[in-house]
This record gives sequence, C-alpha cells and structure tokens, in this order.
Amino acid sequence: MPVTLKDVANRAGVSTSAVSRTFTDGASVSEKMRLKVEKAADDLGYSPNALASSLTTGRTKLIGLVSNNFHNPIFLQVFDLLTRKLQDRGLRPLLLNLTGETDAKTAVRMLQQYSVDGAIVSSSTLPPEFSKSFRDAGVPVVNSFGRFSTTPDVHVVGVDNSECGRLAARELLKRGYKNIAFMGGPEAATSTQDRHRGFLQELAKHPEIKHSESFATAYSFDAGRTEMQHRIAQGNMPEAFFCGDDVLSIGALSALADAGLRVPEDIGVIGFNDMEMAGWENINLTTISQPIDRILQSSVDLMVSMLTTPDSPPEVRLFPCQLVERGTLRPAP
Amino acid sequence: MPVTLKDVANRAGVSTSAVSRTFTDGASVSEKMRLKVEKAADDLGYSPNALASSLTTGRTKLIGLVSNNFHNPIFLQVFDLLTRKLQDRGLRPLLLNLTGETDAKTAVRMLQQYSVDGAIVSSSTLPPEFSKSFRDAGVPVVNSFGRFSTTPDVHVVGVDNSECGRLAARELLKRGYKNIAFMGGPEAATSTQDRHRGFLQELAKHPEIKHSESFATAYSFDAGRTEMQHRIAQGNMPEAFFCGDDVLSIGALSALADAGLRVPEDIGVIGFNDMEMAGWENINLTTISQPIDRILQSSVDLMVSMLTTPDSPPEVRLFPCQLVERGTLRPAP
DNA sequence: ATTCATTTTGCAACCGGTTGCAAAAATTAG
DNA sequence: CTAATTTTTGCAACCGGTTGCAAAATGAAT
Repeated sequence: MPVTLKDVANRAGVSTSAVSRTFTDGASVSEKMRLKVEKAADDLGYSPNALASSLTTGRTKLIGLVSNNFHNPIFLQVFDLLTRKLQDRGLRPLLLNLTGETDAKTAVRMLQQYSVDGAIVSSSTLPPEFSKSFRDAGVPVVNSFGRFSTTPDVHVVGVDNSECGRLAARELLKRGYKNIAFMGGPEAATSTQDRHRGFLQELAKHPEIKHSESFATAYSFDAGRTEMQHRIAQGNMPEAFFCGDDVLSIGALSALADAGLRVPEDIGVIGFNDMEMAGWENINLTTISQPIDRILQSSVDLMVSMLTTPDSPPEVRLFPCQLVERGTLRPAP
Repeated sequence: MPVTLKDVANRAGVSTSAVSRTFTDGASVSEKMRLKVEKAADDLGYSPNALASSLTTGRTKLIGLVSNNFHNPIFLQVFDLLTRKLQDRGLRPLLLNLTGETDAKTAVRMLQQYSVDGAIVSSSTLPPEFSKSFRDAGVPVVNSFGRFSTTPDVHVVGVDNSECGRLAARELLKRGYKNIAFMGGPEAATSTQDRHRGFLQELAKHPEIKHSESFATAYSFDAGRTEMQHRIAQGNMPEAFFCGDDVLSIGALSALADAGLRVPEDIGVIGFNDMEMAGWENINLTTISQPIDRILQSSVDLMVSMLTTPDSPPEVRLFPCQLVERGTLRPAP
C-alpha cells in the first residue's frame, strides 16, 4: 500500500540510490536528477520511511520522553513545550510513562527496543538510577528538573533548588517576618531536601529568627491542606510559610481560610513553581517561578548537541528562579 | 555496540531463524532450542529491535498520540491514562503535538514516516479533517473526546455532549431556578455547540423558564472571569449558570466573588469536567464528570481491535456523564 | 580531438530482523 | 528395522532504505 523508494525509482526510471540521495541532504545529485525524482515522488505521494533508514544510519530521530509525573499541572506545560521543541528539531518524542515503575531494567528495554537516539528524563522525583541505566545502555540522556551534582552521571538541567530555598528565606526576612516555617513536600524528594537546606542556610545567618519545618506527604492539594490543618491545630503558628510547591500552597491557603486566618494579614504564604493557577485572581499566590521554557530549551539543545557530538562530559545547567510577587505575602515594611 | 540477532545466533551456535523464532510467539521451536537461545540471549543482554522487525512484519506497535490540547489540566490525566493503557498492551505512544498546526498533510506525513500502526486523536477541538486524513492515509484512527455523528468517518469515543447539556438544564430546573444561563466556551468548538443544543432542547419543554446564553473566548480561567464580569456589568443577572468547562466556571466564580455575589446563595454555578481542582475545598464546584477512564479504556480497546481486525466499520461509543454534587448549586427545594 | 580531473550514477552489499520452503531430525506406524 | 508422518531447523530472499566503490558522464585543459 504505502509508496516505497523503489516505486519512485521505477517511475522516474532511475536507480534507487538516486532516489535515496535526493532525500538525504549533502548527497551528490545533479539538479536534473533531483527534479526528475522529486516529480516522481510528488506524483506518487512518497515519504521516506524513517524506520527503514534508521537501520543503516543508526539514527531514528526518536527521543524517549521519560517521566513519572503526570499529576502536577506544570507538567502539561512541560510536555507541550518539550514536544514542540523536539518537533521543531525534526525529532519525535516517544513517551515513556514510568508511573509506578520501579525497575530500571525494563525501562531501558522499552527504550532500546525502539532504538531511541536519546532520552530526556523529565522528573524531579524519578530516582537517578534510571538516568544512569539509560546512559549505561548507551542512550544519551538529559535529565530535566534533575538534582544538582558536582559529579553528574548525565547532563542535568534545572534550577538550583537550594538557592531557591535561600531566595524564599531572604524574601520572608526582607518583609520583616520573625517566625517563619518551611512546609516541604515528601521528605524523600531531593527537590524538597535541597530547598530546605538552602532555607536553613540563609536562616543560619539570622539566629534571631525563629523557624520550624514540616513535610506534607505528597505534592498535592490535600496533603498541603492536611498539613496546614495540623499546624493550626498544634497552635503556636509562625507568621509565614514557604511551601515547597504551589499545589501545596493552595491546599494550605484553603486550610487557613477555613480557620478564619487572613492572608497576608495574619499569615504569609509563598509558594514554588508559579503554576498557571497561582496567577488566578482568586488565588493570587506569591511564589517563585522556574524558567521552564529556558530549562526545556536548554534540555533539547543539549540533546541535539549530544547527537552531533557524542561523548561530551556531563554538564549541569542551572537557571535562576525568580520571585513572582502577588498577594499572599505582606509588603516589606 | 548493541547486541543483534546474529550475535545471539553465533553464541548459541544456531541459525538466525532459530533465534528469531524463539522471540516470536507461535513459531515452531523445540524446547531445547528455546532454552539454548534464551541462555545466549540472556548472557548477551539481547533485546530484539522492534524497528527492524517492523520492516518485515509491517507492524511497529507504535501508536500516534495526537493532540493539540496542552492547556486544560484534564489532559494531563488523559496522557497519563492513555500512555499507561497503551504500554500495558505492548504499544508505544508516539506523541504528536498539533498545537498551531493547520495542515493535515504535514500531520499525516509525520505519522507515516514512522509508520505508526494507528493514531489516537485526543482532542475536542481538533478539526475532524485531521482524523479523516489519517484514515485516508491508511492509518487506523480512534477519535477520543470527539463529536457524535450518525455517519462517523472514524471510531469516536466520548460523551454525548448534548445529553450533558440536557442533564445540566434538568438539574438547574430541579433546584427551582427560573432564570438560567448557558456560558459556553468558544462558539466554534463542537463540544460547546452540542452542550448548548442539549441545554436548549431541555428548556424547550419548559417555556416558562427564562434563559440566556453567552460564550467565552476560550476554555480558560481568564475567559470565564472576563465573560462573567461582562454579565455582571450588564446587570439583569440570571439565577444560575451552566458553564461549558470547569476552568471557565472557576474564572466565573472568581468574578462573582469579586462582585460580592455569594455562591450558591445569590447565584448558582454548575461546571463541566470535574477536574481535580473542582473538588478542592476552596472551590467545591458542583459539576458534571466525564468518565475519562472508561473513555480511554474504550479508545485503546477499539484501537487494539482495529489492529487485529482491520476494516471494521467506524463505531461511536458514548458514555454517560454524571452529576457531581458539591457546593455551588442550591439544594432542590 | 585527446587527456585528465571531477562529478554523477548505478551496482551490490548491508542494516537487523522475518518467513516460505525444503532438507534434516525426530516421532509414529507398520 | 524400514517407511511414512510430523516437527524442527537452516537456507536464502526479502522488508525499505543507505552507502562504498567503480563505471559512466561531464567538463576543463591542452
């Protein structure tokens, strides 16, 4: 049914090599030949089979898009941008959903079977073994939203989470809060650990500031709400919270509202991520934004450069986060 | 670098056919042979190249996942479920982001180049030409969240949007509202048209009920908020609104709150979709849910059945929607 | 017109598998 | 134990392309 190279060659009355060459740029073909072949190809509606050519060229232009994060709305944007940026480069995303997957071996197999040219691992919660296994299997890897390391196994692109923690702390101090709290996501998440560490680092410079911390069980509305309810029930409330994620913050805000606590008059809240909802007028969350577009652009740039120049040493690219001022923190005095 | 069939054959001291056969089920291989080959394969860490085999078998097990909807959070769940369900069936999703793409020809090419076995078009806003072009190119298609038709070009799975419109109208009437409004998404979206039609059908039975309609410019928070602000500014407010989408509803709610109108005491609101946020305590939106899981399960079931039994006539599978009662509609008297 | 350098083209082998067919091996029947 | 039948195996062609190499065609120089 589908039109093959041979069909085009026959119709144009030339060899298959000629046809192949007109469709690979950089190949030696005369102008007449190219025209003749293109005519025939057009007539027949031919488009080359990328899979067949991959057999000999060794390149499929398939990029594994690996994630296990299909819960945080921010990732819809991630998929949108990533797929478009890949498409723009002539690459096609093969989606690999690793939700609930614990075995890196099978993950590697899934990628290998389709001989992807590379894999973009996009998750802050997927254990680094996965990236490492891919690399060990010879698959070029970029880890987006990954953790900083001085000796990375693979390329890492993301933000400096501990710097974000410091930024949040500085911002709270600047506004005159004297008793502040960190409310993290799951304690096991490296992103939470790093933000927490940065937060403490900054506070270490200000011993007069009281602070406390707690961790929600997940990066979710319910977890944030529940955790905040706990804090309220415990009494002894701090003046402001740095929440490890916007979803968490919004859950926390709802608990505060229920308890009759006003934001920012009674309690301040600063979130993290700047998801779309944070800007909605009925939420209006002051938060810290990650430069998602730059992170992803850099991720596909790195991927493309690995494809052209293999064996470049793993690199870490961290982008600065930025405060997005809205209405849940009181102004600086 | 990667281990090939031949490597395994050499190590096991058998022909390549023997190896091939041990990895295709239903093929004739003796038990000793199978064991010997599997041993060799294990030793070498061999996994068959799906792309190479696709050349002869004509099947890639690649399914194009086509969408242009990377904005509505509900679609994150769609991608999550769809990818997992496909993976469970041994199929791999090749993502095709058609945001901003107007030319079906190029979309078809993108799928053909990778000779996908089929395509699941998952969008309520992508024009039906696309599905049709895929089908015409010989690609089996399932259109999830598509529009009902008595003479469908391709398989369609979704909900009966006009029935949803009727459901919403009935629900509002049941609660004693006498003056109600439909606030749709973009007037061009078929989903909005259908819901609107159903809404009017039900009202036609109740000539004493006053009603009005308006359309937001997009399925977004801002559009819903802006549209509601218009309605408030115009004065002459209805008692309750059926909004064409939850995001729209939430935008509308925020405008109502700003205007000092209480929900549901002053104004009732019912949404559509039951996105996660609708259940958050600070939103608590009464809405209508689509059975997303069933829709997607049915979509991949249909896809699988097309792969085994081609040429089955296009089928429409519609699932019932359900009211999710929360706090934005007053109780029935 | 002849020679030499350069470009263009086709041949044929190959990429990693699959599969129809016939030969070889194993099994069953006589 | 031989013959007939069934199962297992390998050979070789093929899937849709690519590419090294040498032959053919073109162009430049003499």
